[in-house]
Amino acid sequence: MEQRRADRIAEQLEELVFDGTFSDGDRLDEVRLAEQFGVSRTPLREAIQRLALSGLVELIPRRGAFVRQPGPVELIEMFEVMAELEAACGRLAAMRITDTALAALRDANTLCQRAVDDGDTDTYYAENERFHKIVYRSSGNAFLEQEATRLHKRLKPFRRVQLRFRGRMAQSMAEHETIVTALAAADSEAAAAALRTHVAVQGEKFHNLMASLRDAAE
Amino acid sequence: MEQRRADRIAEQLEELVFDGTFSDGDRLDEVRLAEQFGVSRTPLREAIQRLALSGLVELIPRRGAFVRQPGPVELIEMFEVMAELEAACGRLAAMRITDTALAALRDANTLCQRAVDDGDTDTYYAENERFHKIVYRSSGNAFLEQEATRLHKRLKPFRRVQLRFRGRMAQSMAEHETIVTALAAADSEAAAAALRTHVAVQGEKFHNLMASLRDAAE
DNA sequence: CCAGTACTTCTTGTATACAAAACTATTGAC
DNA sequence: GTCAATAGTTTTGTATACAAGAAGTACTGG
Repeated sequence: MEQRRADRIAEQLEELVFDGTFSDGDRLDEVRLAEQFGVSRTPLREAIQRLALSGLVELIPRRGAFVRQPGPVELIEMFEVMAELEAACGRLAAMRITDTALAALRDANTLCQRAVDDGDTDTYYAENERFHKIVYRSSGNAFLEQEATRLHKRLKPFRRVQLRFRGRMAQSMAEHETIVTALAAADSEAAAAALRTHVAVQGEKFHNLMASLRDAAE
Repeated sequence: MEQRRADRIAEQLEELVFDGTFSDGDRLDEVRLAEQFGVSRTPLREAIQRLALSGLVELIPRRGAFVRQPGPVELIEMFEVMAELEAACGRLAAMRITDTALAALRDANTLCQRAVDDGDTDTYYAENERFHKIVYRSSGNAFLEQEATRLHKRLKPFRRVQLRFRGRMAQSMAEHETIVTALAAADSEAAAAALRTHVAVQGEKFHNLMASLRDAAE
């Protein structure tokens, strides 16, 4: 029963941090949250510890747990690492990907294209996620897949914002094609480069991200 | 006082897992460890949770915490990710490394060379670690540095074994030179490739690792 | 003699109570 | 009037007590 409860609470707390109920710097009041969730402080503290380990909150001894949203610099750094992790997935996947996985990628891309045509951001977002998950899986390295998924999840709220900018979906879509082509050709270097470019926050994507951060702060 | 105690216990527990006091599959008995550390179960459970998050133990609900040493496959996978992370550090460091950091790398290499000449494994190990930490830092990406350091720490016990094989120190040393040369030339691709090769477990290194795992199992 | 079930015991998970530290507010002094 | 110090309150950290589930054992039936 323990893991279950602490896990559920951790998940819900995570959600509360992501959806903005708690802003950067807010203190997570143990007693308040405990009675809100209808549990005692013990499982709630365990949940908070988990959030701390995943970096969402900072634990200051004898002071409490404070929500710690990444600032611009940290965010850029995280996207840079995400780009390198995805590049690594691509490099390995180019050697190891199966025909069925390739077919699944092409399928996801078809649905992505349809979403672009319809201007359907939500569907695009979902299929895009599926696309990347398949790439992670196709690296043939379960540990890498796990690490990539972890960071992907962490960056979720910030990635979503990016898609709202004009023309981003179409560009992203074109990059997906390049990635699939490289993977199909078993070209490790090309696949790695394509994925790195696709994920990296550079040029106008950088300015878009900064702009969205500024908006979120208000 | 809390973080302090739980942190200390987590560290000591980690040590106990690393130095073989606990083997793969052993259950971490809360009450036994609690009285051994002279604390109650509460802080000890928090420490165990941390180990679980870092992957050293597996938490099975209502069953307890079990030491989870990586098997051969998982180990290979982790080294593969380490190689990619270090390659990423190299790629970025080639563009961002400072002259003082380059000098520090050369200094570490000098001490490494001396250790090779003396056949001093311990000193080599220490300087080798310093070398890699400088590379991480020189990536100019604090998040990447943190992630690389985390995995590096996790693989520590397995890396150490590797150095004991004949000729490994000399070969590793030569690779260090190649890395520094690439970084000094600001050649991102060369630096990435050199670091990837240096860390990757391939060829005879693979067989060495398998052999050492077999030894450890007995 | 073996297998299945019930019971006992041990262990985990959760709540609560207690201690220590930090923050706050109030009072007094300069 | 402002600053500082102290007392009180709030909150974290830890211990302990209690509840529930799992595992092992013993007993009974086939």
